[in-house]
Amino acid sequence: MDFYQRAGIVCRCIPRGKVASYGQIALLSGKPKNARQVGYALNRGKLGEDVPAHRVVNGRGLLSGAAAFETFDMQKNLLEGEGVEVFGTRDGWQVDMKRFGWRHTLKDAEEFRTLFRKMGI
DNA sequence: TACATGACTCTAG
DNA sequence: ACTAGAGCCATGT
Repeated sequence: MDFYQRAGIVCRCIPRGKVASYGQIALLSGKPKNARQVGYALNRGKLGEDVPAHRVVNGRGLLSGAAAFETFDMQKNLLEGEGVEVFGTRDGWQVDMKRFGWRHTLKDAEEFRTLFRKMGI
């Protein structure tokens, strides 16, 4: 399914020092309801080797259970390494989406659509 | 074909 | 602000 191909491209556009949610990636990839599939794809490495998987978190800013990364605090370390503050909560490691969430513009969304159309995916 | 699973999200109370 | 519960959909068995 080329949804994964599109999702891979979107993920690679998340700026260093910012994070995006699964739903946001799904939206920009043209399938707003496929947030779960984005998680599935990242977990299985279906989006490619070079995708910054650590920059994808859930809508509330919670890091994944870390189960998919090599070590428990891998995702946290990678994020802190690029300046993202991570704090602990009852539910796990979390980032403040207000401060570190990637705010894509309508224009960004439009550019993705035209790019995908041009690529035929 | 049928049913369970899950790096999710939205809504109602 | 918080929490269940429902909705969601590609995959795997």
